[in-house]
Amino acid sequence: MDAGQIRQVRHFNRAVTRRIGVLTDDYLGRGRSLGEARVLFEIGRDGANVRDLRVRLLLDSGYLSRLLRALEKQGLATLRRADDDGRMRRATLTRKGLRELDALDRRSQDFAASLLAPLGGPQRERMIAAMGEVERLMRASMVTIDPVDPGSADARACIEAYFRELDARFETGFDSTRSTSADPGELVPPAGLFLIARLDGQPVGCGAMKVKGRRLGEIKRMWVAPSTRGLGIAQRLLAALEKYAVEIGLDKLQLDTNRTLREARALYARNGYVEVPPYNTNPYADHWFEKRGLRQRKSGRVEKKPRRIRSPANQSPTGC
Amino acid sequence: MDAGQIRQVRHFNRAVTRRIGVLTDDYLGRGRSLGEARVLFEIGRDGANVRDLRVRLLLDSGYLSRLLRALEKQGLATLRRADDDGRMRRATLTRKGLRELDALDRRSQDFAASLLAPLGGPQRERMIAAMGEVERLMRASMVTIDPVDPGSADARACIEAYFRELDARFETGFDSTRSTSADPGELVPPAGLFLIARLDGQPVGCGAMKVKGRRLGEIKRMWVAPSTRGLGIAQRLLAALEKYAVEIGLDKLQLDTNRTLREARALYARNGYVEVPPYNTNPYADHWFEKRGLRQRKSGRVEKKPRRIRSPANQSPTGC
DNA sequence: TCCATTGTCTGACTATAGTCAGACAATGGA
DNA sequence: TCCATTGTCTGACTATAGTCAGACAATGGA
Repeated sequence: MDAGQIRQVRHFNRAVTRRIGVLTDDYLGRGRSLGEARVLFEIGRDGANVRDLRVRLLLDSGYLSRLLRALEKQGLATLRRADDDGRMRRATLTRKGLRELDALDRRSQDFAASLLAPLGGPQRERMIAAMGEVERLMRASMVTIDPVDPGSADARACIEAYFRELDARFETGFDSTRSTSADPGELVPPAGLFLIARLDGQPVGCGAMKVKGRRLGEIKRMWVAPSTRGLGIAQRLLAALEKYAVEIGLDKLQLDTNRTLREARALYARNGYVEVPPYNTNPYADHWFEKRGLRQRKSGRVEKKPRRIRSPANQSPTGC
Repeated sequence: MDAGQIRQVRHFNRAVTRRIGVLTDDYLGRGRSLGEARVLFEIGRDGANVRDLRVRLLLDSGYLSRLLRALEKQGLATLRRADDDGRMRRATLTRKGLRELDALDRRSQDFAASLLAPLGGPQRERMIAAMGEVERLMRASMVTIDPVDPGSADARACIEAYFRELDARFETGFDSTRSTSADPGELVPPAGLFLIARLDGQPVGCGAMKVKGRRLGEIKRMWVAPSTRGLGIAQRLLAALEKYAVEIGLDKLQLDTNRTLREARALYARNGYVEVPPYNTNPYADHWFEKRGLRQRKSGRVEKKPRRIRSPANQSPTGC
């Protein structure tokens, strides 16, 4: 990443926070503190348990309690015991509270509209497209990749989703018991590695590697949730697996894949995997790949720590 | 603008403020209040007059005075009388203050880098491009268009820049005294109209119309500053002139232009102006255009008030 | 039945970000 | 020389957003 890119991001941050800061201050503020507005929004049309409000808004329980009391005093919300657990309290908006929520919603919509209104049709469409892109990529940059126990709930959820998808996509369907094995025990160091990708705490992808010899490993279980494809998550999973393989001294990685998984084949080809003759009898495999000389090459792409770049530029601190 | 577009903008606002909010809170906060950090940034490497700080940061003079005192007490800034005006005070950063500014700068840069770091090369480039696009279009949406006295300083600055540009672009150069007239007096209602486009208070474009008959007007002085081209400003100026023309009962608009001004010709063609035989002897004109039936057509594009769209969606108030 | 845990609330704080009136000094034309 | 204006500062406030310890009630296994 170069200094010009960093500069663009800082400019963007500044421009956007300036413009959107107006929203928080002027639009939503109107006579109500931001804290109260946030709680009102979060209670929403269906009501919410106080506990959930606390978690979602990351508020101190004492502070939240007082904000709720303030809403109650203004006749915007009511609190009663939750039906299922007497310790919990459930907040619901009164009719007046709902009207207030409508008003907030409208102001927020007006603000969004005011950003688009001065633009012409073509500019407006470009704006929408660019905003969508930034949003998607910001989400992508929030995806974390970590090794987990393949027996954990998150890992099992990914594997099940993976199998379900294979079953749907393979012409013959998919039965995991007929496929080549990869028991959870095989995917824990030193026998292997299981990585999970998460977004906002939710699992959105996985990838595993199984050690098959002193220098040889096999890539398994590469899967990314449909909702988060196109964000480069599979690429990051693969890079992380390769990095680990190099660390434990492997030199060659192999994998098999089904003809219906085109994206996967493209990913492997892009990363220097070459097609080889079948090395197993997996009935679901149509293509076999391997990548040699892992330790020689500066493996494809490794995640780096952000580099610090000094610049004499003087930047405003609000969103720089 | 449709409901889907509004929804995209709101999603964007929420996603971006969440992510960038982290910056303001965590990155820049570190042991110093946001207010102090902002003042430190704004004083900058060259120092600044207190008065300018007040204007640029929109701070109450009492509040700013206290913030400066706090910085002084921490040994980060010094204050002394301004050389040129004994009422004003000039703030400069001490060596320690400069080090602090470096640290803030670095944190801000790290934050920008942390947004890009998890992305792969292609994603990173797409992010930069999309951010640039959003920023440009947000700037575009902040451009205001207002009628002004063509004799005002801003108007004169635009006209001079316009003449300078014509002089540079025309093969023969440009001498305003040889061109067809448009004295300031002719561009004030009811004889005409002079519009100015401004961004952050700075003039960035102009456009004028001269009434030539009961039903006929002529477009003059269409110019947009090079730094803000491609934002649809000329389109908006033209639409605003046409709207005014319709309001005062004109039915036909004419204009002439030089062959070197290709963008202008494209703009007019796009807006329904058709080329006609010369209607004057302006030595700098190579093309003559007119648009008839202004009052019949729902003139090209008119700026509308944002429409309110109700939706049951429940949205978080922080950047929605 | 006991008791650790969970969820909520209250009281007592603090820091930040401001607002407003009025004092005071310097300035720059009339 | 006068005096309105400009720029800064001080004192006296306020609202918001929070933190933290401890009280209390309900829950759900051991």
